[in-house]
Amino acid sequence: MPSPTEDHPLVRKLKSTTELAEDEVAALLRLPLAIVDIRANQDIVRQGDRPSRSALLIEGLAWTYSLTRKGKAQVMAVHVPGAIPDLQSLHLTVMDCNLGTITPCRFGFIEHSALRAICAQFPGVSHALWRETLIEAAIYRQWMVGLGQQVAYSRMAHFFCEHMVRMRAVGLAVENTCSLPMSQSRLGEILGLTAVHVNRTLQELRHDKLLSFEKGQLVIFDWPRLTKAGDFDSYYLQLRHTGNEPESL
Amino acid sequence: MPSPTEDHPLVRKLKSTTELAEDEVAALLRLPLAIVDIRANQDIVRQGDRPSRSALLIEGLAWTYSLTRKGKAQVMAVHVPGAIPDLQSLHLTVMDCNLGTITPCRFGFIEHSALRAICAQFPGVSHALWRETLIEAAIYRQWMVGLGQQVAYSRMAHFFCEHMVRMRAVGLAVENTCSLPMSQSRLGEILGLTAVHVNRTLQELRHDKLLSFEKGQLVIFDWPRLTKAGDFDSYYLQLRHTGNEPESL
DNA sequence: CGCCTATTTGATCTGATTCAAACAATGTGG
DNA sequence: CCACATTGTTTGAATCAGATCAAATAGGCG
Repeated sequence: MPSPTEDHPLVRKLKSTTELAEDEVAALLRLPLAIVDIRANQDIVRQGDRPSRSALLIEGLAWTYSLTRKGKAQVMAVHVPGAIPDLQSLHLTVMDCNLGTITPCRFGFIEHSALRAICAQFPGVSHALWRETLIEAAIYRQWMVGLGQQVAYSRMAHFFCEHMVRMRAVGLAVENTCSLPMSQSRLGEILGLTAVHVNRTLQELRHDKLLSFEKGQLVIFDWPRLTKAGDFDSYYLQLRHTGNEPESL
Repeated sequence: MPSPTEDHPLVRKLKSTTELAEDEVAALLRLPLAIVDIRANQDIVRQGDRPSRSALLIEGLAWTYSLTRKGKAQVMAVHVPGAIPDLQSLHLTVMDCNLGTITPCRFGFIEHSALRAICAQFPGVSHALWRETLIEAAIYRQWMVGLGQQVAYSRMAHFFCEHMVRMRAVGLAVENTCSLPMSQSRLGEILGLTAVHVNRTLQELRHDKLLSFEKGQLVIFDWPRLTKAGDFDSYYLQLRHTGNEPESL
């Protein structure tokens, strides 16, 4: 029986990493959201923009990416529901990267003024949001280890582990299955690999019976070996143990 | 004639990115610092630690790095004086990476309780510190572009550009010269390259007359071409224009 | 069916690593 | 002041992970 607050993606997300008092939850539930549905492959904010509101991802997958002068894209982060991918713009006026949708998404836009007000009134909310941005930085750090030190096989294994754990943290994974609706070439963009190499690496992972990834569904068969292959340990996600995670964390 | 506040590395650093009111500056100047000198190649905090204070880097160079299970190191950030490299620990209990010295360093340790107090009393300080952590994340993002998309030549060019601009922002660069006291192999650790490849790449940069890097001194000869080679644009550092930067930003 | 997109396979190329060794610079103790 | 160790720089050759180029195959779907 999910409590009413668990229907609110932001509250659920913040609660997965930070303890919140009741009045803080209540205030968060009162935050005015401008709900907008956006189709896949659209940019929400672009490098150089100066947004006056931040986007709460309610449904779908989004990503943060940057373009080099030669037009090559580097993906920095994949966002799952509950995230506020451009929360940074609350304190950094100019966007230094792009935020776009991967799948069709539902966003709830929150005015910066409303965020500032709630932060001023509830230090616990301010703390939780600051913490969110710090966790995102921790995910970046982990991602850098993959980019700099790991071969494709490990990097991909790590990504699948991270995605599963993050989806689970917001209640979007059942057992060792969750949705990951994208093509192999899209996955390649995320991992910084060519579609060709993604395909070959996926074949290896499949051959090693670690997981299956087809039709937008990710199923992990062998957590222990996959986490080992990806050098994955979820500590950096700073998740609280809320009692709804299965055997392995 | 430097104003007295400019002698305080933290104030100087924060002022380079964020406007501060007088009472905020005064409060920052009152922050109790436990000054400690630490020799080169020492860890300040390690992955798994739960620090109760953060380290203000007063003098020297430090870095944040992480180790893979196989013992390979990935450097995430190089810190210049004025930075609080482990400010994250104010809100994330457990360190997910290591902080160590590159050169001999002087640190001023600040109790988290003191930081929390000043943040509670001065929202502007809280804003400035949050902003610092967000700028660090922006630097991460930029670094990821280099790791994922750029060849060694560009990546190195970018690093030199960034280091010069950041040193300049805290008053530690004269013209196009600043100190960068490290060996080529150390530079390789930072860039995620082998010492051999660093050497060959440096030869190229030298041959192209873009810069010189010897005896711990970095001299940039050709800003326009170096920034182009490194796909460098300082916007992501969110620097305010304080009027003490030379022709090119 | 034909069209379009996604997956798969093969061959070749390349930036960077690895291994190995020479060489230069600096410092240390006899 | 020289012998020697130590550390940093430079050069060469072999190897490798992944990119690139090209094309075949497999699905969905109007």
